[in-house]
Amino acid sequence: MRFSKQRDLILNIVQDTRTHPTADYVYEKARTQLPNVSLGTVYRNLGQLVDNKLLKSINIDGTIHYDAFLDDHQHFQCKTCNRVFDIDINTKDFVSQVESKTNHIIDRCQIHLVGICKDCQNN
Amino acid sequence: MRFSKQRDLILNIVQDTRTHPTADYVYEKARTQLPNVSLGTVYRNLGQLVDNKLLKSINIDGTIHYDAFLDDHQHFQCKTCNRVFDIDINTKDFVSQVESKTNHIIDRCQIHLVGICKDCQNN
DNA sequence: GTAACTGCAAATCCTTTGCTATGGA
DNA sequence: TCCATAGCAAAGGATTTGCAGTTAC
Repeated sequence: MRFSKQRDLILNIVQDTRTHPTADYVYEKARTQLPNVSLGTVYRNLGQLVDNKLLKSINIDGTIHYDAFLDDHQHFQCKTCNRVFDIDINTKDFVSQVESKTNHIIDRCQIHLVGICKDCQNN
Repeated sequence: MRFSKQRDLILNIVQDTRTHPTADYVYEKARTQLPNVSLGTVYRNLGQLVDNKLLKSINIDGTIHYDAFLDDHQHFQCKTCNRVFDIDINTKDFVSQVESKTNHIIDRCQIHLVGICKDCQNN
């Protein structure tokens, strides 16, 4: 991967955004600093950054969101405020349980929890 | 919901297809029996059937798949043959563990496992 | 110099919607 | 009769792609 200021900016934006931004969000943010950047470039670079394991992508309601937090973790989405929270919970036991029960080899475990967040319960 | 032969056929197709069909798959299958059925009708009916809890929908790589197996269960996708297997595993303990750790209320838990299935390991 | 990258626009894929006509209760 | 539903076609949103020009190495 060759350096480009566009890719550098895009990576920084995702790293600075804790709310799991979409390509479109990144595009709007990038435009404030690099007005001529194109949406195609944003998509291409996000894809490359995922391929090179500098970012992760998650699918929320059919739209791809990006995440710079690379440690193994899961997501909780609040159906009231729509925010997506990181859930730091160990899935190893769960995964090995499924592996021995099914005889499939599992190398990725994505858990998507939906409910009402702590904050929204109080409002 | 009023009866229609289109909806009846669409529901039957999903119930008879264990491989988590997409709208397009259902459409092609439906056309063999009802050549004039339209893709819009298929989408509308699948949506209604989900709303009325006669079907479930799952998102796999950004595309919606339908599932007539309504009991609580999870999915395993083989990255070699791309088939999606049902995984019958209890998530209650896992969910309550997350609830007490985070104080969020969880009412849906979707787990998507990816790996190599039993069959593909032998080939 | 050259291959990777850009911006732009058009294309593509999946899904939804507006419309008028039809058909089930 | 009346309203849900159908078929058709056009619109929609998200993402990808083709191309000609530009830039990092």
